Amino acid sequence: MKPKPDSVKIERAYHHGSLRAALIDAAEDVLAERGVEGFSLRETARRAGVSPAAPKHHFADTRALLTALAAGAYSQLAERLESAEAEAGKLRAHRIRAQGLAYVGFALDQPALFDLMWRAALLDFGDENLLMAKERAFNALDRLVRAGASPPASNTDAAMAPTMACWSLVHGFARLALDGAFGTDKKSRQRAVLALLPAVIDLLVLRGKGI
Amino acid sequence: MKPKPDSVKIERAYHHGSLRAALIDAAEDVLAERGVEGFSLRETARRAGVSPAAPKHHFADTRALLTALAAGAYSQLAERLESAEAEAGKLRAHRIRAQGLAYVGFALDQPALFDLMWRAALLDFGDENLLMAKERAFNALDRLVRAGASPPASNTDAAMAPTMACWSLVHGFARLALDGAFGTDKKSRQRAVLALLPAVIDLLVLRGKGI
DNA sequence: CTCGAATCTTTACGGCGTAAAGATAGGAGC
DNA sequence: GCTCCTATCTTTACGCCGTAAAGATTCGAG
Repeated sequence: MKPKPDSVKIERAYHHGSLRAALIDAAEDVLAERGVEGFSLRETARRAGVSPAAPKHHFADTRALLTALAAGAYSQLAERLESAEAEAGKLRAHRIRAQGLAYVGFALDQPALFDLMWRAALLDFGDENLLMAKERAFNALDRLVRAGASPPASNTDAAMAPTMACWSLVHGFARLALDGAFGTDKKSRQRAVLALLPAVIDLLVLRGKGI
Repeated sequence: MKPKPDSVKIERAYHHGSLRAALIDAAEDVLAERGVEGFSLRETARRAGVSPAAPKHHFADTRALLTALAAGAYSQLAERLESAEAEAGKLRAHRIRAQGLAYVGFALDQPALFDLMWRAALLDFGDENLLMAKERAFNALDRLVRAGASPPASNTDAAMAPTMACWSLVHGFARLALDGAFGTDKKSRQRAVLALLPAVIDLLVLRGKGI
């Protein structure tokens, strides 16, 4: 038997060894349990087994830590959108519907993380990682909706209307679901989403339907 | 000259006289200046010229005060939706568009208040005033979209799809605008909304358009 | 006019984020 | 192998926060 590689420290020397990663893990737990409103850096440090001031060396402040979480969340979302599109058929409408379901699915699976992603007051959107991850998610949607059309001059360009319509629809639906439009427990939310969301998306996507 | 009616106390006796109203006013100011994240009951009391514990007799806790603000906000929103519909023409599509513009207009005019309205973690949705005001706003929209159709069995009923689609679309658009999709300053937001929102709404509302 | 009840102040407690200063350990250079 | 610099972590402390508890003041019903 070879000795186990000691790169994985079992427990707590004075120097933690991989505190940065441990803080991110703990922060995700705290966030999931208590929501954005109840998040606390001290509690996160407590769970990582270190003092309240220890995070300072890895994250300048709470905002920096939350920004790292949000960047990861945008990456997860981007992956879900990309793979949902890939797994759908060739029809554009089907692909768009699949992405929409994936978007709302992510929101329901990770409600606190989804909340965080849009709390500009708590995040540092000057952070490159965050910006890149967010753009990747946005591009996944835009590429599909405006299929091959030349990139618009700005994000207020009228050519962006279809993308903004799709994004707004699924984003609004997700937010309303999370904010209690279908009740507060996870079960009834999911039931309502399954029952309504496909029809809602088709109202926008299928030509000639309209509301 | 008659003496001024002394129902309006000029300044501070030990008993404030109308602290409840003063607190609501001050709270609206604090909320508008600092946003939901930066709101503080102590600061609100300070501005009302009263000690940190004084609000206790009028609002059990911060949540109760914010709940009162949110109820007022939902009432304002309902009024805007109702009058926007009334001022629009007879065509259903025009009326729906007018309501959508009014919805997003309210969000941009009162960003902090609009934020608050959806922060279930900070509000008491057991409060009757809040529930009623919210329902009034929702009904304004639903009555218009499902024009005269019988009320659905539940809010997950498939018949609710058109209402949820309209609501989701404008709600999502408003949220994305407030959360930085078109920049962070008020001006560029409003420009983007004017340029995009009518087209976005028509994509859903006008038959045969689709995205 | 009196006295209970409503309103407001004072004081206090524990939690938060984080700044500043001290303790400890890892590792580069000799 | 030893020294010492530096990164990492702890301790302590400060000023916020919400709000509980107890005391002061005023109002108004009887």
